[in-house]
Amino acid sequence: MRIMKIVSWNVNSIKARLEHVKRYISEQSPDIIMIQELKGLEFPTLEFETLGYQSHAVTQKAYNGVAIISKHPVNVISDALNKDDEQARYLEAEIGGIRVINIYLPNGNPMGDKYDYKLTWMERLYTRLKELRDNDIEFIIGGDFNVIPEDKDCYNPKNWEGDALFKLETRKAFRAIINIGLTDAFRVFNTNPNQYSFWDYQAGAWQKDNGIRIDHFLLSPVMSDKLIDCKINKTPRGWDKPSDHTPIEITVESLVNNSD
DNA sequence: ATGCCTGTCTGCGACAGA
Repeated sequence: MRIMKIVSWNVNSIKARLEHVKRYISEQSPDIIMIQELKGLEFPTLEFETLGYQSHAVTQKAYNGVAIISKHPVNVISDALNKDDEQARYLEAEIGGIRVINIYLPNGNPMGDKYDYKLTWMERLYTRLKELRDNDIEFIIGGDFNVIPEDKDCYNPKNWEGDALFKLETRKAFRAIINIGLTDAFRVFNTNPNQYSFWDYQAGAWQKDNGIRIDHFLLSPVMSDKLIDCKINKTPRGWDKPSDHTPIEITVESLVNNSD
């Protein structure tokens, strides 16, 4: 049975973090990396081709952007939740018989138009994932969800009251998605509080371990049966000039047994 | 109470991030 290592990482600019991603690939050799916040129109496809990876990117100028970098052939299914969506935040593909979805869910701060956009985006995501479930399409969705699911996923819940990442309405929308039958892969293996994937650049948040868990992998039922491990890899957050996020990694058995 | 830090843009500070 073939084992796949799949990673999600918000790199906060692929231009600024290219060497970090290349170092991560050479050290970890994952099958698939889903990255978020590319922050530019250009994507360095050739840099990853040299390392034996093909990549598919959805980009826009200065903001957002998601990409899938893969050792295995990628069949792109969709590059947006809505075909008229101007923000580059969604990429759905099929790789080795698995539907793989990479998202950069809107931050939603401050309250107002930005938060309304976040909630609408979450409703659209719910609709899409429900559609996949109704059609028995097994999938793995990973990315920067910009959602702190529970109190134990942040350093001090009081500090996050009223924030778009933690508001009750946000968490309810996240639970509605989970409740179509998905598994939060990280929590299968680690139920401890204070396990984070993001630490702010400011006020020594990393040094104080003042973080939040907002990068997630959610798995459909059959894929959760195939789940072998899920870890947050804190090492890249400690590198020089790091992203403020660190990679979350899952290991799954593939649905198909082939040599791709 | 506020800013703290980092990145992009055609900039010479604003905006976004979370």
